[in-house]
Amino acid sequence: MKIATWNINGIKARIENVVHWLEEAKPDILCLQEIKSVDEQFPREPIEALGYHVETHGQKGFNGVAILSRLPFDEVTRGLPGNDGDEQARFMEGVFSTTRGALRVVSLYLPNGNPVASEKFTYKLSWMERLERWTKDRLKLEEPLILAGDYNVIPEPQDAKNPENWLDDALFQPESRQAFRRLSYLGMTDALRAVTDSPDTYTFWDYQAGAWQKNNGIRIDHLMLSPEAADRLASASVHKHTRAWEKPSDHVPVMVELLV
DNA sequence: ATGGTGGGACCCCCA
Repeated sequence: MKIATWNINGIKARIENVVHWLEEAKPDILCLQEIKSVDEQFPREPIEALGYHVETHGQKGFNGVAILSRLPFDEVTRGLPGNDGDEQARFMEGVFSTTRGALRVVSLYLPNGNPVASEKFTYKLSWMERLERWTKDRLKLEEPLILAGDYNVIPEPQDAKNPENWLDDALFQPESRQAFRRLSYLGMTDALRAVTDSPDTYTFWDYQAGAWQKNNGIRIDHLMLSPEAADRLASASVHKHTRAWEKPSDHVPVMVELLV
């Protein structure tokens, strides 16, 4: 069972790349972030033609997440609980049936939070608190659960080519890193970090200042696994080559394989 | 280097 996450920075601009990568990597489930589309305008036909079910949680212009799956959805839930006034589309959960029981997969797009001295950063931290509460509750089910997405958090200095350049950035604030670490304390496993101690596992390279050419990247796209999912983890990989494609996203796919 | 690049909506915002 192959499960992947990819921030595509606009589905309409990226549909050809997404179709190409689905054909190449053949994930069973792909979580997308920053679809930047309302549900009605998401180009589902070319994806359904490849045999995928498509569920979206979009909004106009910004944000938006989706889950593409070869397995049919048993349930879909949209939105992260804990703030009824939050209208940003950043979280959805799909539930699937496998031969070994239920599998829960979340596609999440965590707030960027910059600049640090603004309400955007407090929104980021409160969103992370809500995520922690939601995760704590779901872990009681003792099921395989995968929280996949763009966390907008650089967990450790080794997750950036130039960590000193990120000291004033919301992605590398102590509070952001602590909140990410708290997911580990709950029992969630950072899948990519669990299978490699390589420092060069970046998942994002800025469009600006030749970041890709200099390999000036950061690791901010993560798959966090519940104990029941981590027990079945076989491999994790970063599909870095897609960053060199025509019209690339600034993020690349990250994929795990579970023995299910 | 107060720029640089890119997507999407609209005459500016977000990353």
